[in-house]
Amino acid sequence: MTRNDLKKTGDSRRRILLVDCDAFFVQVARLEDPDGAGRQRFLIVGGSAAGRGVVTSASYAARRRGVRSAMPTARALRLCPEAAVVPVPRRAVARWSRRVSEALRELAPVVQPASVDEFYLDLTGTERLFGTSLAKTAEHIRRAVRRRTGVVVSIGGGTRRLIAKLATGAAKPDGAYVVAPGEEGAFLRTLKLSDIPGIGPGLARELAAKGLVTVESAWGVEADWFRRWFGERRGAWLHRRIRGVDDGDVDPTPKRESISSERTFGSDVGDDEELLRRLLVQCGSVAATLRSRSLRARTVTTKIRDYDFRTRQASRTLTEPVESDDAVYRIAAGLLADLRERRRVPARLLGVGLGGLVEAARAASQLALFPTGPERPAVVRPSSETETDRRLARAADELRTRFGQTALLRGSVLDVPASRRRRAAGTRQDSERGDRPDG
DNA sequence: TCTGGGGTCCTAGGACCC
DNA sequence: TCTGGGGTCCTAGGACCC
Repeated sequence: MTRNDLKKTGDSRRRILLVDCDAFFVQVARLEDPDGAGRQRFLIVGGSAAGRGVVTSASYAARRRGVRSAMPTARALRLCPEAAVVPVPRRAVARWSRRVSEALRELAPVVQPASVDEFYLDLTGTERLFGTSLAKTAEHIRRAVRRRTGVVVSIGGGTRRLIAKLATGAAKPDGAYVVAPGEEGAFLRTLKLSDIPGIGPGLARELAAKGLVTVESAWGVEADWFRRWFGERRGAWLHRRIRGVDDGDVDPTPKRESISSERTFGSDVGDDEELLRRLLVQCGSVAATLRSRSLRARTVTTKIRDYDFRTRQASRTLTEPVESDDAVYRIAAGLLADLRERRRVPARLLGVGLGGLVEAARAASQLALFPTGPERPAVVRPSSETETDRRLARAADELRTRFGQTALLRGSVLDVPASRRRRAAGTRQDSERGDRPDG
């Protein structure tokens, strides 16, 4: 039987581990600043936007005071006044995450990063290699990761990803827990329904309304009932989920589906030009990420959160994918104009997203099949991106890599001719050459 | 208490095509 | 000319996860 056959049948011989870094953002903050954050027992990571932040991660001591992630920092400080608050060390988190990932790749044949602090390992068929039980292997890997990187991880294990994931709950902190084949049911029945990933606050409330709070209480409910309550697909999914069944394989090369950037302002912004200035910066940022991964995007989304927390978004899909700051900004600005036209109130957040990602090389070869020549009408659509746009963007990337991020600051929106600004930048008509934000 | 930022996935309606 | 069904794509919104 091949590894693939085992995966398909959910065979009891499958050996899956989930490696989860304990309070990862707190660990990283401490590793990066041992004399500062490293000495704080009560440590909160988060609270980026002035006065509007939330907790991203809290030390275990702070958690014992009731501090939780996603909680407004102000409230967390009321619960735990002696806590130190440090900003989210994004770059360092990415760096330490890569270190853990690299260490794991030397320890296991198939590694899938599931988030910055979680990695699935498929050890199916490695019994002879490791010559021991999955629990012992997990403990071996835990120690090895700590020795090689200094990062403390917990590991859950089982015959499926979902079981391994749930087992990490029992493993934390700083431990390992493996659910033996055949023991899945007994293990699951010790849990609450809301412990199951995918059953969030909303679904948990719906289930509770039917008297279902624990896995035990839902265990005997037939699939038919779930389908009747929650619809064909969702009901069937829920029934499987409660039994710990997932259909996911450990995929070492998951495809990225989207790239986005969003910012909550220190205080609300009501001015259209100020919003455009901020949008320009964010477009530059997502487009640079896009190019650094050799991708192009077909769908651009602009997102706005109004002062009253109402969140709205608009998106547009192009026939040909784009990668330049200019193209992304032109489309995003047009979408922002649409959103602002519908409701012009102060905004607390602005975001840009890129979806429909395709490999740049593939997009280019597709394009080559339909060359823009005299045989093709020379219509420049608002969405279209020229080779010049792309060359300029890549040249700017090059300069930034060589001379630093601030080597090249974009011209501001104020360079845009006033006529164009009045049209709220980038609505569908104003795309003639020579009427560009810059060149 | 007053709500971050990076993502994934699902739904539902409408357009469009066969 | 009218009618129906299915598939796919696009868009907006929302739930959920870390």
